[in-house]
Amino acid sequence: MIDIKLIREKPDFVKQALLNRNQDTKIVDDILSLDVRFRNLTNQVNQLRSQRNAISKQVAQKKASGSSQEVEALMNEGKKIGEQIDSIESELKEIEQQINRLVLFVPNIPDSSVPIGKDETFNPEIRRWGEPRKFDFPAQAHWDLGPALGLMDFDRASKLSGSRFTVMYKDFARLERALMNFMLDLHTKEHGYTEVWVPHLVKRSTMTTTGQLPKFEEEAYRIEADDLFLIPTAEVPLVALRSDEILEEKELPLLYTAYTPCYRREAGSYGKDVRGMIRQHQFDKVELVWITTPERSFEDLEKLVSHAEDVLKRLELPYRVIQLCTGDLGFGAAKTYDLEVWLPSYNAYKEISSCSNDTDFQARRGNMRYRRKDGKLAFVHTLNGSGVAIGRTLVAVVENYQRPDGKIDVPKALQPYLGCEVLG
RNA sequence: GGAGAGGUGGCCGAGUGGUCGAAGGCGCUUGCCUGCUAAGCAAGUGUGGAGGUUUUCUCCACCGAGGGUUCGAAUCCCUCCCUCUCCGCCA
Repeated sequence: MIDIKLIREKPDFVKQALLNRNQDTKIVDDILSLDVRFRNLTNQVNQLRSQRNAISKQVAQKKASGSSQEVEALMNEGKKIGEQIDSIESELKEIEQQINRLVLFVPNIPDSSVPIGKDETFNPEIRRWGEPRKFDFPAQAHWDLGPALGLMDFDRASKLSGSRFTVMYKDFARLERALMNFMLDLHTKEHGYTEVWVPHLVKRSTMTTTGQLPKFEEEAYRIEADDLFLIPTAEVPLVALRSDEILEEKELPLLYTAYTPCYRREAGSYGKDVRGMIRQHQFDKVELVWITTPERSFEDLEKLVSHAEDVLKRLELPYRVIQLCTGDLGFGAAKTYDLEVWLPSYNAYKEISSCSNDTDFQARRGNMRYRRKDGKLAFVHTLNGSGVAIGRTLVAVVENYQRPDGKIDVPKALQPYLGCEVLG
C-alpha cells in the first residue's frame, strides 16, 4: 500500500498516478474526506484522554492524602469524560477501518521513469536478443508436436482436471524437470541467489502482503475449510518470508529464488490462449526476489532482469525486453520489464517473465523494515521476477528446437541435465 | 481430532490494578582506555500518530488482536488469532 501521508499531502499527485494507470480517482477523495474526519476526532479524543489521565493521577494521590469526598468527585468527573471518550472512539474506529480497507485498494505509484500510456500497445521495446529461426519445413505448434510424439496429453488432462491442464510423459516430463534444475543452478551458482523451499498454501495475511488480496481474491484458489490460498507465484511466500521483521542494512540485499508450481484461476481470461499449455491453471516457475534498500532498488531491478535474460540466452531462445507503460503496470509495481520469448506457433514474442520493482508497496503491507546505518527504521524495497516461467520455456524449447522429423533438439545448456541430444 | 503451555521493546527476559513505555541482560551508537584484536569503563538507545515556537517541545496511543470491568489495565474478565509441546491419525 502507499503511504497515507502521500494521499494527505499530495492528493493531486496520487490522482495523476491513478489517471496514468487508466484508473478512477474517486478512491482518493473518499480517503481524504475520511482522513479529515479521522484527524479531527483524534485530536478531540486525545485531549479528553489527557484530561482523564490527569484526573486518574490525582485520584491516586488523593487516595493517600486527601478526603474521600475529593476522591469521589474526581472519580465522577473521570467517569463522565470516559463516556465521552467511548462515544468518539467507536466512531473513530469505524472510520479507521474504512480508511484501512480503502488504502489496500490503491495501487502503487508508477516510477517517474515509466512511460505514460493507456494500455499494452504503448509498451516500448527496450532491446532484442537473438534472431527468430527461419524454418525450411512447416513448423508445428507444441500442441500438435507434443501429442504427436506421445509426450503431451491434453485429453487425459481435461479428463482429470478440466480445461487448462496438461499431462506430460517421458522426455517432456524430464524436460520440465531439467529446466527447473537448470534455472535454479544458474541463479544460485552464478547469480548469488539463496535457494528457498516454501509452502504452496499460505494464509490470507500472506496474500495481502504481496497485494493479491483483498482486491484480486477471485483470481486465487482458496481452500475454504482452512482459509488458505494456493500461491499464484512463489513471489508470495518469498517476499512475505521476512514480513514483520526488522532487517539490518548490512544484510541487504537479500536474493531469494524458489521453484514452485503456480496456481491461477485465470478468471476473466476466457478465450485467451486456449490452445496448448501457454495459459494453465497450474504451471511451474522459478522465481527471483530481492529484498533491498530504496537507494539501490531501481539499479537492482536491472540486475534482476539480466538474470532472467541469462536463462534465455543460455538456452539460445530469441527474446525481447519490453517495458510496461503506466496503463499496463501491475497493481503493486512501480516499474516493470517483461521478457518475451519467440514462439513460432504465435509467430510473435510471448511473455515468459515479468520483473518488477514494487518499491515499498509490499513492505508497508507486510511491515518489512530495516535499520539504517544512522539507526532509523525504513521500509525495504521488494523486487520480483520470473527466472523464468518453466512451462512456457518448455514450449519455447520444443517449438524453436523442433526438427523436420518432429523430434526436438536439446539446447546445449540442457544436455548435461537430460543426458541426450534429442527428445522424442 | 484430544490435552496442555505460551504470545512484553532489535533480541532474550522480569513484571497480577496507580509516576510502567515498562527492571535486568544482550545487541547497537558514541566517547574513554588499549601495540592490534578482544576485554573493560561511561553515556545514549522503542514504534506510530496528532499538534506546534518544526533540528529544543507538548499531547495521545501501543506489552498478539478485539471487546469488557474500572476514575485508572501489560496486569482482572470474555472472544478470537497465532506459536509451541504431548497424545491420536498419517505421506
